[in-house]
Amino acid sequence: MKDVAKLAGVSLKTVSRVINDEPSVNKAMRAKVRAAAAELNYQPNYGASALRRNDGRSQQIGLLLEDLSNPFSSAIYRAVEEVAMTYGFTVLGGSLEEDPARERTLVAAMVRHRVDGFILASASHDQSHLVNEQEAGVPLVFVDRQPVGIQADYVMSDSRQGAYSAVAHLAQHGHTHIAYLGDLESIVTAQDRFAGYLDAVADFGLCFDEAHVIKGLRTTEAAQEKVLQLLQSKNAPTALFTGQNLITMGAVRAIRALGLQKKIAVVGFDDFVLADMLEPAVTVVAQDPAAIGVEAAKLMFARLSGSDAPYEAVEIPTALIVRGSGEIRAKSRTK
Amino acid sequence: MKDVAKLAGVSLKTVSRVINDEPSVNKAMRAKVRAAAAELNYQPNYGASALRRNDGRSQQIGLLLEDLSNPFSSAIYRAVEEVAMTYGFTVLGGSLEEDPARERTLVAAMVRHRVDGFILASASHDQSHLVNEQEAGVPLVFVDRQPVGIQADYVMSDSRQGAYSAVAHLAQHGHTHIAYLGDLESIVTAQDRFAGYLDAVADFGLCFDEAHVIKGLRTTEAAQEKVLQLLQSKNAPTALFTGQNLITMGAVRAIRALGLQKKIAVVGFDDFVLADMLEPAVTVVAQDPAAIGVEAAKLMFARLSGSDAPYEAVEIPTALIVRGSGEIRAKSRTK
DNA sequence: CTGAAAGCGCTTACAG
DNA sequence: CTGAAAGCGCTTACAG
Repeated sequence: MKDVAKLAGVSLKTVSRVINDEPSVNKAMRAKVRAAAAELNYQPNYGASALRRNDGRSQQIGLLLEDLSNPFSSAIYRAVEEVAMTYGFTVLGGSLEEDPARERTLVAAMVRHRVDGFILASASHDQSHLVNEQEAGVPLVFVDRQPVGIQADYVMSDSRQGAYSAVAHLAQHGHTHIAYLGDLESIVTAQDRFAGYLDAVADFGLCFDEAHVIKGLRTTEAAQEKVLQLLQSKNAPTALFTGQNLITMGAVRAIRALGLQKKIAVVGFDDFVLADMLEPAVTVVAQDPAAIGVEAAKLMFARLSGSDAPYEAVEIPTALIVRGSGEIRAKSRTK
Repeated sequence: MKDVAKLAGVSLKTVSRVINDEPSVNKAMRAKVRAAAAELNYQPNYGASALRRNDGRSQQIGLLLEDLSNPFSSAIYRAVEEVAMTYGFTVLGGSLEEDPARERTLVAAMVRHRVDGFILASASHDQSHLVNEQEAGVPLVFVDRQPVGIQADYVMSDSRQGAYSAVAHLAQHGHTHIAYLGDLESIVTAQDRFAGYLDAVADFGLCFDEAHVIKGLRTTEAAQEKVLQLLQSKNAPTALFTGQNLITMGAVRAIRALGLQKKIAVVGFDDFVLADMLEPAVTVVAQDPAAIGVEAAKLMFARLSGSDAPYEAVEIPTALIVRGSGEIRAKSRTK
């Protein structure tokens, strides 16, 4: 900036005014400064600017998701990125992997970078450690996770209702023994999906069997193994409700390995690529991760614009997509 | 920091020393400072620190990929993130979408944040606009794209060899009329894959037909439509080589729509989830995006540690994965 | 081993 | 409409 000022023959302050598009600058001067800046390939230093500015904005937001290589997370990332770009903000991304220690590390790193806000799918059981940031004026928007121990905006799918509709769909096709295969119990949405399962069990008078409830599944491989065991057990279920996309894929693999794809019904929570091309095609309760990302980003930028409206809880509806695997009727129980 | 100093009853400089783990600090003093920092929940401001430091490091790297919601890109992101974390760096991510204007915008934004280095799959035909950054000491590592108009480290799959092996595999199963379906010609790896296709055409004496060469495919939908037309045309090919994962999925959809899945052979470049669960399962030339990300990050941190070794060109080998769709033998040409 | 002064690149608050 | 001085939070370069 000093060099630009020297080249243009003006003061530092004038360069600053031109860079920040302040109106009160003579046209000729503005042109001179712009020319000098272009010639020197000058790019303002946001860090230095943020240091002195009253609002101290760094023009970055932190985005902490479960795992950026999972399509659900990356669709959210992409949506947030798009909105952020229209505001001239960049996105600092991180994968939490359901590890609270990792969350602390990443949050601390981003705080040191003075991000202007956090959008996060927290991996912690309790997010009260973020109260300090919030009180310091850094807005928090939770996605795919309800805040616990702290008040904040959040955006998520209606998990309980979605799970209910999945299990109801199976019940309507004659199934009474429907297994639940879900993620870690520590994840609030997993709890909600299980609650939806239980709602349907009660409403439709389904048989509840402890052995048909399997939780804590994190990977396709783990789900595959558990479903293999389950389907080979004595009182095997005739239908499965799977609580997220990796579990659904693992279940499909296990069913296929046993050659039961025409017998065991499956409805999965969360859609995935090529679900419609499998045989049978997989019936799912689809989420809309892009909508979750967009809504979260909108809330974030509203807060950054100074909104002090009451915290919002945005529920993004889910949609049952009928494709085949969920419409297999219950005949006789296997074995 | 001022508050920490006051609370601990020491000078600013001493707090700075403790925060930066400089050895020459009295143990008791260090403990006092740490206690004060913890009590005030102090987090150092990287921006301010970078401003004054000799090396001016911001502890951030910019990672610009094609599209973070594509599994190929997101696997690279994830790998880079892991390596960066071990160095205490955060990652500023962006999606370029093969749009050079968008690349300029994102690069400029990251330069304003003074990222310490760029890892990028450039969308520009020519990357000489990055020379300024490079000369200013910001290392550049290219992934999945060869640098043009600039010298730098780069890491990519061996596209030409991989494509060759895919087409050779089809030729060995009796095909002489093999179509090429590829991405934008402006992408260097797409050019390489087409070159590999031509190599195999020449080596195996295959029939080369302009009508069987389709370029510029960016989405599953576009590929699906073109393959539908191609397979219904008069001189339809008996086999397809598809240049990236979205194209392969589009081709599989088109073939399925026409009921030709037992007749038309397919080998795709780049693996994708569930490729093994389709019927027939899809034979692919798999890339290793995680390895690409790790190697790129290693090169980046070597440069950031001051390495001035000659620029490296790392080629990550591809692997042909035989699953079924590529082993369908040529019988008679369709129609 | 510890500290007081200066300065990184920028904006603020003020004067002209 | 333009500029000179001070200061954001930190580290440097030096003195003790």
